[in-house]
Amino acid sequence: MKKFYKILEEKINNALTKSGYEDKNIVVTESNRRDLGEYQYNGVMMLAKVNHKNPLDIANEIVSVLKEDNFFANINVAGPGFINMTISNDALVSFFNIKDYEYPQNDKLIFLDYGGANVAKSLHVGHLRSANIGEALKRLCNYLGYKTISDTHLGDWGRPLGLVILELSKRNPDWLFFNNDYDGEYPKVDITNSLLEEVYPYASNKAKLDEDYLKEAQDMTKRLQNKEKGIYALWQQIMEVSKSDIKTIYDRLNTNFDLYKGESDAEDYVPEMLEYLDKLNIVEESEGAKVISVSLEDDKLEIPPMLLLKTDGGLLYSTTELATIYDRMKNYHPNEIWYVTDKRQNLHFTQVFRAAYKSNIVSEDVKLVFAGFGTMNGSDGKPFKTRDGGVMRLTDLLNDVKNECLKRLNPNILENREEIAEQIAMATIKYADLLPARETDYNFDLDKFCDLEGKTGSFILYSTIRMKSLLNKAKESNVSYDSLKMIDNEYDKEVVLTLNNFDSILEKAFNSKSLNDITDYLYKLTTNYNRFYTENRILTESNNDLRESWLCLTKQVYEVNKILLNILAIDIPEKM
RNA sequence: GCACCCAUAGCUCAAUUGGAUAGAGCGUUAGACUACGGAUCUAAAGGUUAGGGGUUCGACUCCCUUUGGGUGCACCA
Repeated sequence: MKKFYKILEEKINNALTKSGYEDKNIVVTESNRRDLGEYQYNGVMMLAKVNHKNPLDIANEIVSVLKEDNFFANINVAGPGFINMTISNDALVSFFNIKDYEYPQNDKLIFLDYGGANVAKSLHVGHLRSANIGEALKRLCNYLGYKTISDTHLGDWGRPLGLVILELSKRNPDWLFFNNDYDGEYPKVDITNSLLEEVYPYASNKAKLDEDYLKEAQDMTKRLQNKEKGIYALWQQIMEVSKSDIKTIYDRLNTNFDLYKGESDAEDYVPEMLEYLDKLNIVEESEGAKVISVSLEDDKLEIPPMLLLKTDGGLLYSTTELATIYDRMKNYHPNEIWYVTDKRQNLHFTQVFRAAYKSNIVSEDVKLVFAGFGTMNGSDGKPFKTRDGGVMRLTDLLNDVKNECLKRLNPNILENREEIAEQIAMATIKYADLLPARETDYNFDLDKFCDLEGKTGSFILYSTIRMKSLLNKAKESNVSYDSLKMIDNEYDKEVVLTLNNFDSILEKAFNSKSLNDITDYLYKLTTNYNRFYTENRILTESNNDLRESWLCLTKQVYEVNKILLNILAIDIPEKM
C-alpha cells in the first residue's frame, strides 16, 4: 500500500533530525488554508514549548532544509509557526503512477458482534444501524488486511421465547411437544414467521395484564432453559423458521455473518464459567444476588457491580454476555472483539468488559471495544413508529424506500426496473445511515433519503456509473490509458490530491470506527471528479497525452469508488 | 435523586481530537446546455458555535456555571 502522507511525514522527520529536533508523533494534514499550501505541519508550536525557543525560528530552520527538496513546489511559514507545503506536479505524477492500493494481510483476528436479531420477533428499524455499521466495519477490517469473524448473537433464549411457546401451547394443547409421556420423534408443525410475529406481541401484552399468565411464561422459560425434550424440540423448529426470515432481510442489506450463534450457545458455557469464577474468589453476595464488583480506584463515577446471578439463581443478560465472551476467547482466540450496538448499552458493556478483564477471561492484550451508535428517530425527532404507533418492521421500511426509488427511477429505463430500484434503495438507506457520525441520533426522512441530488446514495451511484460509461466508450475506440502523463489544470490537481487521502481516510475510519469518514470522502472525491468531468472534454481531447491522463484519472476514481462502496456493502447497478 | 451525552447557517448534519478565515447537503436567489449519461456544474446570501466566566500563543473542542433537550442507573433482554 502506497501512502502519500507517510512520504511527507518522513521528509518532515528528516528535516527535524537534521535541525536537532524530535517529534515522536509527526502529523501532516491537508491544509485548511489552501491559499498558503496544500498540506500543513503544526508540530512546531509544540517543539517550541519543549525547547523553549521561538516557534518561528524553529519553523524557518526546518523550512530551509525542506526547500532543498524539489518534491515541493513551495514551502512557507505562516502565523505563529504553521508550515505550509505545496507539492510539485512532477512529484504528484510519479507518486500517482505507483499503482499499489492493496493492504498486506496480517494475522490479527477481529471478532465483530453486530445485528442482534431476536428470534420470533421480526427485525425492526432499531436493527438497521447495527447491520449497516457492523457489516461496513467488517469489510473495512478485511480491506485493511485483518482477519474477521462476524456473529449476529441472536436473542434466542430469554423470556420472549418462553412467552411464544406458552401461547402456542394454549392454542395447540394437543401438540405432542407438550405431552410429557410422549417419547418419539416430533412431527414438523406448521409455524410461519407471520404467525410468530403475531403471537409474540399478543403474549407479551397478555403477560403484562395477567399475572398468572406471566408466571406460566416464567415457568415455560425455565422449562426451555432446562432443555425439556418436547419444549426444546419446538424451540428448534421456531428457530429454523425465524432464522431463515432473518437471513432474508440481512441478504437484502448485503449483510452476512460467519456465525449465527446466540444466547443459547453461550448458555452451554455458563456452568464451566461459574466454576472458573468461583475459584477466583471475586464473586460477592449483595442483596441476595451474586455480583462481581467492577469499580476501580480512579473512577470518576461509580460503576455499579455486574450482576451474575439472580436471587433465585437465574441467569441475567450480563451473565450470558460474559459467557459469550468466554466462548469466543476459548474457541476463536480473537485479538479484538468489537460490539456494534445501541449506545444506550454502554454501561452494560462497561460492566461486562471489566468483569471479563478482572476474571482474566480476557487477558489485557486483547481489546474489547464498544462501538455504540445513536438511534434512528422519525422525522419528528421522536422514536420511529408506524402510523398506528407500533414499532416499524425493517422490511416495511426497506419496501417504503424501494417504492419511493421506483417512483423516481429514470423512465427511460425499461428493463429490470424492480431490481434496479432495489439496488438504489439499499444504497440510499446505507449511505444515509452511515453519513451521520456513529454516535449521533438522526431523523429518518423518506424524501431526504431518496433525494436524487446532494449527499445521497443516488448521487454517488449515478456519478460512478457515468465514470464507467466513459471508460467503456474509450475502450470501444481503442484508446488506452495506462499512466498519468501530466497534471494540466486545477481540476486535475484537486482529483489527484483527493486520491492521495485514500489510505489515511481508511485508517482514520478504522481507528475511530467512523464510517462517516468514508461517506464524506466518497462524496468529496465524487464531486471533485464531477467538476473535473464538466470542465474537461475528455474523449474529444486532441492531445493524446492529456486525454490519456484524464482517462487514467477517471479510471482511478472509478476504482476507488468501487472499493469504498464495497466496504459500505453497497452494490453498483449496471444502469440507473 | 445521582450520573453521562448533546445544543453549530432557515432545516439536516460535519469539523483531521487544542490550530489559521467553523465547512457540506437541502432549501432560497442568480447563472451555465449542439448534452463523453444534466440524477450535472458555477456562484451568492445565510454564524456572537445555547448564555456567561475561565485556562493559553490559539477554544466548537478542555475546566466552572446557568438554561433547554436526550439517555442510563440491580435481579427484563
